[in-house]
Amino acid sequence: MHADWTTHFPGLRKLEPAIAGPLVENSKLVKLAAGTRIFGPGQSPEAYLLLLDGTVRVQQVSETGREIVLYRVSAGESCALTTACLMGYEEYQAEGIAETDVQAVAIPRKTFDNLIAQSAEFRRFVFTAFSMRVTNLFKIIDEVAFSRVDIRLAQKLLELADNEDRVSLTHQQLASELGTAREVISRQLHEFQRRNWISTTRGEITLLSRQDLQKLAGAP
Amino acid sequence: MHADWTTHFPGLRKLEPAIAGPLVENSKLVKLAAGTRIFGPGQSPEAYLLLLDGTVRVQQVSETGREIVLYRVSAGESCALTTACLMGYEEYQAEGIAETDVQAVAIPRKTFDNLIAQSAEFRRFVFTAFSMRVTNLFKIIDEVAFSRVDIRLAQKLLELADNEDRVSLTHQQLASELGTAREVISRQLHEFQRRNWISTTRGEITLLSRQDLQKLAGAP
DNA sequence: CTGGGCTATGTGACTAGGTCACATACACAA
DNA sequence: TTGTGTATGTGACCTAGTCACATAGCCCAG
Repeated sequence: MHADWTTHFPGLRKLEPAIAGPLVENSKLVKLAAGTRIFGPGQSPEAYLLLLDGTVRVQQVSETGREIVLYRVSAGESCALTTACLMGYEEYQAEGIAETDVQAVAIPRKTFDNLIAQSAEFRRFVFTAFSMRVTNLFKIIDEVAFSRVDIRLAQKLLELADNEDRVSLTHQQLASELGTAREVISRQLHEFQRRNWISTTRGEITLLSRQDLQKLAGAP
Repeated sequence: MHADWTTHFPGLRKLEPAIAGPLVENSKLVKLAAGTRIFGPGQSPEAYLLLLDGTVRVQQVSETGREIVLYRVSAGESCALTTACLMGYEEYQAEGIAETDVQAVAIPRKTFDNLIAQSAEFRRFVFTAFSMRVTNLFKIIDEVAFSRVDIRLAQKLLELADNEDRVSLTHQQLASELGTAREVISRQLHEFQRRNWISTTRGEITLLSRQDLQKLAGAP
C-alpha cells in the first residue's frame, strides 16, 4: 500500500517515476477517526492531504451557531483550498471534519513545493482541484445570495438520496448543508410531504416523486 | 516601463534575474478601457493578469439580475482565482469588469506554468494571492448566509468612505456590493439617516457618525 | 416492559429581508 | 424651462430566520 498509493489518484498515475519515488518516501500515511476535526480557525492544516479513503466535510460555522457545508473531499481528491491557505499566510476560516474514518497521505509543505516545481503533471492535478473548488464556492455564493430555499432543498435532496431514494439526515443536518435554520427545513419538508413528493420518519426522508422535485429544482 | 514592471509587485522584486528576464519578454502589456468585461461565463480568461494600474471588479450576476461583488483586484495584485480556473478546466462562473482604465501584464499560460516550475518566489507570490482570495470568499459566504444587512451595510459604508467620509455610490450600487436589493438598502439608509448617522443626496452618502456605524458594524 | 431522558420534529408569533408596482424627485440637456 | 432618464421613496405582500416552547420517537436503565 505504502508503495503505490499514487495509483489511487487518476491525476497522479502519470507521475514521472523519478518524482513519485521521493514523494512516497517523504509523505506519510495518516488515519483519522470519524468526527476528528482536521483543521479549523486556530488550527492550521500542516500538510497537503490526499484522501485515500473516507470523506472530509469542510464547513463554516457562524457566530450564532448556524453552519453551512462548503464542500466535501472524497477519496481520490485533495484538500486543495486548504493547501492554498497553507502555502499562503492567511488564517483559514473554515473547518474540516472527518465524516467517516479517513485514510490520507500527508505531504509536507516542503515536499509539496518541490513537487509543484518538478512535475507538470502534479501542477495540473493541483490547479485542476483548485479550480473545481473555487467554481463550486462561486456557485454556493450564488445560491445562498439569490436562490430560494425550497429550490435549494429539492436540489439537495436529489443530490443526497441513495439509490433507494432515501436521505438519512435530520432536519438540522439538512439545514447545515444549506446554511439555513432547522425550522425552515422542517416547514419546507412538511410542504413537500403535503404534496406527496416525500415521506418522512425520524432521521430519514424518502423521495416519492423525483420527477416533481426535479421540476422544482430545475427551471422554475 | 516594459523592462522593469516586476518592481511594481512586492512579491516579485526578489525574482531571480534569470527568471525575470524571460518573464518580461514573454508577457505583454495590455490596456483596457473602464467598463470592459475582461472575463465572464462563456468568456474564459486567457492569461494570468497582473495589474499595474486601475482596479478590476469581480462579481457574480444572478438569473434575476441581482449582483454581488466578490472582490476587487487592485494595482500590484493578480487575478489569482481567475488563473486557477484558467489552469484547471472548469468554466468560470463570475465576471470581471474593469472599474477604471486598466494597465496590466498578461502572462500566457505556458509562461505562467514555467514560472511556477522555476521560481520558488513566484510560487509564493501566487499561492499567497490565492489564499487571500479564498479566505475572503469564505468571509463573504459567512456574511451573506449569516449576517444582518444593517451590519453589513454599516461595514461597507465605513470601508468605502473616502477621507472626507463620503461614499459616492447609488443605492443600487451598494445593493450590488452586498448582494441584496435596492429597496432594502434605501430603507436601511433611511433608518441610518433618521438616527443622524449619515446624510444622503442623490448618488452620495456622507457619514456623520463613524463611531455609531462602527458600533453597529462591530460587536452587536 | 416501562418510565426517564435525550434528541428530533412541530408550531405560533414575530422580525428581517426580498419582490412588485408604482409614485416622486432630481439632474442635466435640449 | 421643460422633458427625459435615472435615482429614490413607499405600501403591500411574500419568503426566510428567530424565539419560545410543545410533542413525539427512541433507547436504555431499572
